[in-house]
Amino acid sequence: MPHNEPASVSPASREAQTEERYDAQRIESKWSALWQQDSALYAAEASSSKPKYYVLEMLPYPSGALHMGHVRNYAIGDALARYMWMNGYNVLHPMGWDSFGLPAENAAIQNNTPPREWTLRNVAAMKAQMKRLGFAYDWSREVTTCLPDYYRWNQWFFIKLFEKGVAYRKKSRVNWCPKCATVLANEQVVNGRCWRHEDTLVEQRELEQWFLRITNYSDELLRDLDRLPGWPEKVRTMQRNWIGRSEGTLVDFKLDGAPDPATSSIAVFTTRVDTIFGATSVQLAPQHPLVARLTQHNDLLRAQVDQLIAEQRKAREVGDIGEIEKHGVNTGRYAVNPYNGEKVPLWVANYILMDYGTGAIMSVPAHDDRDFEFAKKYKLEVRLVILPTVDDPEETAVDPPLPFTTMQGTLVNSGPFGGMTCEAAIKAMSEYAEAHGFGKATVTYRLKDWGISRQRYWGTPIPMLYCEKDGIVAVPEKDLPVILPENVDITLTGGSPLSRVPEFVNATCPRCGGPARRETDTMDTFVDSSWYFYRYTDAGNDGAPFDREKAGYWFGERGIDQYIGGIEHAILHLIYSRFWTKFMRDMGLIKNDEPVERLFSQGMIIKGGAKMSKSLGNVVSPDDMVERYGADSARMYTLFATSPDRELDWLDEGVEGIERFLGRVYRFVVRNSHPSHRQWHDPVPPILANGARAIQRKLHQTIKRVSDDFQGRWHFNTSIAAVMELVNELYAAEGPVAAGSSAPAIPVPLLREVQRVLALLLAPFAPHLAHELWEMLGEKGSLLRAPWPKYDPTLAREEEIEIPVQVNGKLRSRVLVPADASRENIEQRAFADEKVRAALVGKKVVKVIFVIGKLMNIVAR
RNA sequence: GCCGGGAUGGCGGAAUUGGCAGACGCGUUGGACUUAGGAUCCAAUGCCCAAAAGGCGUGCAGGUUCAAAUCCUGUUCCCGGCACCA
Repeated sequence: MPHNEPASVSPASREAQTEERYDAQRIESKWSALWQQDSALYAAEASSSKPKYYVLEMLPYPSGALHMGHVRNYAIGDALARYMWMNGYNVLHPMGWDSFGLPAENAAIQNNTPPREWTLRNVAAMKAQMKRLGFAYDWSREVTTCLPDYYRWNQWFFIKLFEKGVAYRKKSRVNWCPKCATVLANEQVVNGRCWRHEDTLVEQRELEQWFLRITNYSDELLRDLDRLPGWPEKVRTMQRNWIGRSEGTLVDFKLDGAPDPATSSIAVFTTRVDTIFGATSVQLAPQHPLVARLTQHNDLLRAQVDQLIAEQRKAREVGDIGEIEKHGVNTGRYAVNPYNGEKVPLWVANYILMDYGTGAIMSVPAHDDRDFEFAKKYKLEVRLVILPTVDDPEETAVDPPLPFTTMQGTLVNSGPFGGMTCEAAIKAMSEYAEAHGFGKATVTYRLKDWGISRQRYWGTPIPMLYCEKDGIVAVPEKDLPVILPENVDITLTGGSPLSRVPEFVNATCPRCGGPARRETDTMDTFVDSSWYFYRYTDAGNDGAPFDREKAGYWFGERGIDQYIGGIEHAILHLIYSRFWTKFMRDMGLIKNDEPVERLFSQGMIIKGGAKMSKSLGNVVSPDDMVERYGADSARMYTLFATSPDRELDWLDEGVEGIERFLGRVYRFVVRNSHPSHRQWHDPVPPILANGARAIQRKLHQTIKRVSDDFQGRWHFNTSIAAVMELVNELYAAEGPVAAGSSAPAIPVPLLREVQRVLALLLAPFAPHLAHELWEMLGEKGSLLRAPWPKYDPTLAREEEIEIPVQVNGKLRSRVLVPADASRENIEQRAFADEKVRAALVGKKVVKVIFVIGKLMNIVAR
């Protein structure tokens, strides 16, 4: 085993005496200060011949302090932004604050600090943290959503939405979180619980609220998911599920014996109208309006239905609605199947949901699992109407196991439709229903309109007025913004805090000049984040939300080039944003159909196998990490520990490892960047001694590996590993130098190139240190705009390669050959190899597999 | 139940197209330097075997192939999403 002899004067001792240690704090505060002075450094260029690149990280809520998840998110975006700058792009890399919302109100109540003050203080603190971490944001475009210069445009948009009929007011059953004391959108309810309060069940309340008709775009939102190959499949699937498109048929059953034919219709939605001749009952949701009528004079039935409602609620509490036992009540009435005039019993059941389809179903026990279970329990008739088509005649048809639910079959006992395949029957029967006026083919969605009214203070006031004479009237554009008043008592509960501010509530109707009452609800904060990234393109504009040309330049045809954020917004923020973009496109404000071309969801950070939480005491604070190891190390560790899309299990020792590595780089440059070297501008000599050639080769291989990771998979863990390998090789080459030899082991021109490239390759990951190295090397000009190094395939090429030799697939030996060695040459050497010969004793070579440049495998028996 | 993702040393992970399993880092062990070392530098480190030779080894069981972490079939477990969706 070859190894280096211990040197008489080792690098170790020399370093201890003459070299400074890597002092991240000193280096980072120096560069931080310089960057603060040069605010234009990271600014996107107003006009440019360069290609544009818009890279964006999801803006944070100003909770008071960054957490490690933020650092990881921003470290990814910052690395990419810096890489793109160095590759000659005009980069837009902005940051802002999603600063309306409940926590500010809760904190205000707890600490007796007004929400605005609390929020802006947090913004300042977190901005300082971001600067300390060295993220390269264009702060001239900062957006703070709770300030009137931003939220006035929420109001402006709301009026546009209202004018187009996309914003509307209706009374309906809505989700109410008692802890938030406000209404929630469907998207903010998870398993029947509040998204912010996992322990709190959402209640249903009948309220009049403002909604946005996101369902206008249901189909487009679904269809365009196929045009987003740059999005994670997971997110697209989640949105598809959420939109929940379902093709089926509406069929009207008549209530038998109803006095008034107009109100006797029971609309049923089914995806399997082909099975309708097998319907042996109709089931209503307990909240169905018809149930209310039927129970009006029937206290017993009313009590039974109430029981069903209670069971549904219970199931939601458990959070596993699929496990609840099915219960039903026979109303004693009948519904008439319009296809055959048959009377079937009308039931109310606890497994029918009022908020999907029509809240009523036809029950076909023979061909639906749930209906089958229900029918067995209540001894309802099971009638087979589909005969399965099975390839194997043994298994066919005679006695299929019920329920039989697939589409592979033909209809029986189905009147004129008998003999049709399921697929054909669905089409024919839908057309038949339409022709006879009792139904039609239809599409239902799970997606519901977006309820945006919030009965809270800290949000955008909805710019609407209620006039006794003129009804609902929008605030005229010239009167915007409707300013959110300060000094509002938010500690009282019950209703919107703004409703207790007479100066706010009392207004004048712009139409008739008479008295009007102002809307006192505020907007869901997801309105703020639905379009904020357009505002970055023109943040100072006070005549419009943004200039069309500027937004057009940065969004182009396809939107933000790269958006990076957590998976928790897969549905909420990202579906609202898509909706908003489509609305703005229809208004003619923008040309792009989608806001984001490429989306990246970074993985969560955990520690000790669990999500970081105060109660577990495993929270890692960015401030703490920066103080102990420096910003560069903390950032770089989040990129090195694993690939960005995976879950990251935090390990403090891992950060130490990065700090150690950065120290190695720093010390290498300190002792090898003698000012006298700077006069060397010679090109690297074409022919290098063995050791130097090895370093040159490694250098170019490293450039390739780092560049490839940026271009492709974003596996920065392997990019950083590649740079580490290079540095390890430099240290190995240095070893003998220290032993007193005066000639440098690495020729100065190559040494200078290596050091320059090190600074360039580290710039996206450890910007402070990279800038320090750049300066130490006497380089002029900003590292940020220095061109990314090019790799030369000729220089990266190996002159000699080791070919593994297998016998019957098992590695037996390796032969070292010139890279261009012929197959014959390699085979000759391989068969001469002792180990190979030993493995071939008593065997006959059948054939030799030869993979150029990779390996050879001798097949022998 | 349905739809995703995953399982590789003591740990985080690497292996980009089927071609040397374990790069890089952590940890551990040994050494150098030292008044000292929790600094730094060097080396070793998948498992079995005293060592060599050899064997075994990518959740599990099979299969395809000269060759499988990678492809196929079946299966277990873990994580995430959706869920009486008619």
